[in-house]
Amino acid sequence: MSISKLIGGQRDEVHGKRERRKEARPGELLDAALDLFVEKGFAATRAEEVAARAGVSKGTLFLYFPSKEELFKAVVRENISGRFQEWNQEFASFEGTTADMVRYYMKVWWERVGASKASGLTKLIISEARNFPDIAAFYQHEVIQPGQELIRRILQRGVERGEFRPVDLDYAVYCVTAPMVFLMMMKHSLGVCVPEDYPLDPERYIAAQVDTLLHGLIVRGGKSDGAPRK
Amino acid sequence: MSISKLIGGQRDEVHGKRERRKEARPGELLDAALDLFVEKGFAATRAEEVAARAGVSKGTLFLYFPSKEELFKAVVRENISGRFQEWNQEFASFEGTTADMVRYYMKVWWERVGASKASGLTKLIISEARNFPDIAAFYQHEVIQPGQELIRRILQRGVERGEFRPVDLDYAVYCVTAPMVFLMMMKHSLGVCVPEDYPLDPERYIAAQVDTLLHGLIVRGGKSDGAPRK
Amino acid sequence: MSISKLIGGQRDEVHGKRERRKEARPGELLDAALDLFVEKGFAATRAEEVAARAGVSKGTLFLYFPSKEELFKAVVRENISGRFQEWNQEFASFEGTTADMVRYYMKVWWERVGASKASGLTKLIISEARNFPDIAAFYQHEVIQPGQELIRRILQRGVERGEFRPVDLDYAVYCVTAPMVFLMMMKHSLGVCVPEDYPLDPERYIAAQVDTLLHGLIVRGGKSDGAPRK
Amino acid sequence: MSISKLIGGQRDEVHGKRERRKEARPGELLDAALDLFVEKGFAATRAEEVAARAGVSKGTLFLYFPSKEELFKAVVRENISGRFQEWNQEFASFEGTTADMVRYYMKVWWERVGASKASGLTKLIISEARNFPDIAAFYQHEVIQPGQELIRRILQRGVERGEFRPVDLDYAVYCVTAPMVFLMMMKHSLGVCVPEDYPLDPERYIAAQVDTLLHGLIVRGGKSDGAPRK
DNA sequence: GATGAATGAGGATTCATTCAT
DNA sequence: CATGAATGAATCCTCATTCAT
Repeated sequence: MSISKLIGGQRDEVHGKRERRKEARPGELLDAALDLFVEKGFAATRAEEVAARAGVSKGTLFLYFPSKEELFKAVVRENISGRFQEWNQEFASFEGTTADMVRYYMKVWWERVGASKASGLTKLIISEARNFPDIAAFYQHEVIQPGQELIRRILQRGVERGEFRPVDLDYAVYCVTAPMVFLMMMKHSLGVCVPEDYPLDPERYIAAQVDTLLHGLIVRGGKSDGAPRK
Repeated sequence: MSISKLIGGQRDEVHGKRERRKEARPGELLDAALDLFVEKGFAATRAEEVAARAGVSKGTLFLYFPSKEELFKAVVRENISGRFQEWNQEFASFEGTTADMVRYYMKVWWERVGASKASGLTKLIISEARNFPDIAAFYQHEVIQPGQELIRRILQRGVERGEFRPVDLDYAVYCVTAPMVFLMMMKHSLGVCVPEDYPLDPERYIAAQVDTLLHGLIVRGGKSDGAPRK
Repeated sequence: MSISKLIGGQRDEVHGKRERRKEARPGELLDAALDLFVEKGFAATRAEEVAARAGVSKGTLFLYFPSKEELFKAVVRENISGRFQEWNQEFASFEGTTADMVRYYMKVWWERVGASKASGLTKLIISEARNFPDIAAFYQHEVIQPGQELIRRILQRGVERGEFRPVDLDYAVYCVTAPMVFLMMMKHSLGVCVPEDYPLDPERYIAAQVDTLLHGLIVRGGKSDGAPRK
Repeated sequence: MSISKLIGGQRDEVHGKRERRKEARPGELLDAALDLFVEKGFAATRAEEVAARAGVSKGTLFLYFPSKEELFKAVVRENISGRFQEWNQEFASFEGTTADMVRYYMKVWWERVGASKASGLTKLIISEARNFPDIAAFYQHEVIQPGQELIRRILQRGVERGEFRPVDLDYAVYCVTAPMVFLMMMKHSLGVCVPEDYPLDPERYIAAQVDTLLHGLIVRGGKSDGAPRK
């Protein structure tokens, strides 16, 4: 007996192929739309193209989303990760040095967000912010601000524990976010167009950023276990 | 003497007012186009709107630019600064510490590029790169690569003179460019949409970035005059 | 005995509930379609809406009617009353004055046709005549002409019996039909949109029309029992 | 020198053919739209068809009217005649019998409204009232109510001067409007589809209606000059 | 039979581009 | 040269109709 049968359970007996497809449609369309919006922008993406990439006809798209604009909003809604709660909990129970914490979060962020399709969302929203101010504000509140707050708490922990120099916390936050945003933008923009001239290796990029960042933050002659490593 | 004469510069002595106006047309159109392309993207910007903002009729736009796409390309061409030659020369003759050099260039960059309309060009190209790969490649070669090379030489100078730690130069470059690009993107994107929630003060932002960067680069216990200041 | 049995009529003894429902479908669809066509016109009425109002799915509609156009034709066919034979018989055996006859027929017409849903059909056909010329011609032959002929015979009877003035019979007919058609149009058109400004009371309207009509037709100083009454 | 030059004045020297056409466009489009809306209804009329009938392309239509719906409203606005003021003035100064007045107004109405394209507007609005309730209400206020009031005043004059029987004035009004509306509906509906079976001659129709109406209204044995003539 | 998901032809509307004035 | 009226290809979206379940 196939694994899918075990996982799928009885549902197969009740719903036919069509119905199973129906449930999958919105997701397939949102995936296709995310790809294309990221690639070409909202205005330059044709509804029919989205449908085609999702393997359905033009009309089907409008069966699930009342307009192209609603599709766009749904793409954003669908892809904003609510991961912050989880990450905030990890933060509370983290026991190592704050430098390790920074390294850990950068790594995790890259694996879970930066390297995934989700990073395209940031590029999309930054590119289209002026055309969708409400979406931009929404994203700001739901994603960016929680993210910045988490980072701020991490840096504050470092400062309070004497691991990091006392810095202008409100702006030091950007020393973490700027590299991340830059990487996401490149990955979905120039990085695609001129890969040969711009051979940006994400892992090495992040390593370099974290290295400089931590060297810049850590108290000189401070606790040895917090020292930047190679 | 009229104000327009002062603004127009020396050309006035040779040509009459009407002719001057005529010659100014393409520039006014390019300005208007840059603004609108930055604001709404290429596809969402209407040709008529560009013409209207430049104070001419729709037809006139096509008198100077054969198509909207050519207008776009002209906007890019017009705005890529050839400042690198000048800056490269300054680099050769710079006599202070490399840290001062970094501070100096960041300041100059902000004043001449970041704070000016030119920063919109970067936002524009990053947003539209996938739709105009050749423009993206062009910009990469004409602007980004020269910029990165200049930064690379600066960092190399620091390392060679023993002021900076030996770092992965190819990627350390991004520790300078990422904050700059991030700032330009915010200035023209989220920063416009949610200014109250995102009160990013450029001067303070740059100060924080440079501070952390230099702390992260400078050799511990190195030459005292190169130490990061605040 | 259940209510549905009473409504359904005798057929129940033979067929089960489900089957009865099934046989009722076309009728429910035709009813819904008549309502909607009258309300919004043929083109502006969506097939799905008709199905929804009839309590079935879109697909079912096309199970019974091969196309929206055929549905339209069926609506007309279904609702043209074959009451003329009956009325013609009544005419032959009517014994009172012709004025009474006019009063009687107007009353009966209003009760059986004007006040019923059937009046919507006239509004519908007059509104859509140009888009469905064959339907219009069909209606003309099956409903209007028989109706006019009946009216003509009534008026002729009045003239022949010396009750009515000798009038241009071919056109006097319209003195009866025009008020009826007008009332039907108002009932389904402006009367619905501006009821407060257009408080047309059908009974009073008909009374006024018949009153003027008969005063206008009846021979002055004629048989007293034929005189218009209040 | 041509007459048109004398009439047109200097304008010809200033404006070219194109400009003159531009001024004519809206009118040409409204004419075409009225024809088609009357013929096929709002929903069934394609914007392109309207444009084609006006001799322009699809796009041009939208240069003058922002949407098909606005075109519809403009058609109504354009064609509601403000003739009532003029007619009301005539009413005040009319010196003959009220019967002559009825005859006169019916004649004038037919010549100026009924026989003209304007009659199509009534058919259009009655057909589309349910889809455009605000237009229907507008028409009711601007056209129908003023019309009814004028008619009411005429009938009242007849009653007050002892020419007409005392009748239910509010509803007697419909004895005048119903025949007019009926004629307009037929002219644009069944009358077009089945002309051979429905050879409605407007003049004769109106004559018959007026004849019966006046016979029905005029006081028996009243002033001889008010007696219905034929 | 009944359903409703899917289709795609058709129609409204936009806008880059042309060209007569 | 400058204009802006006109065009029609391109695109969004609707809805009658089909058909697998």
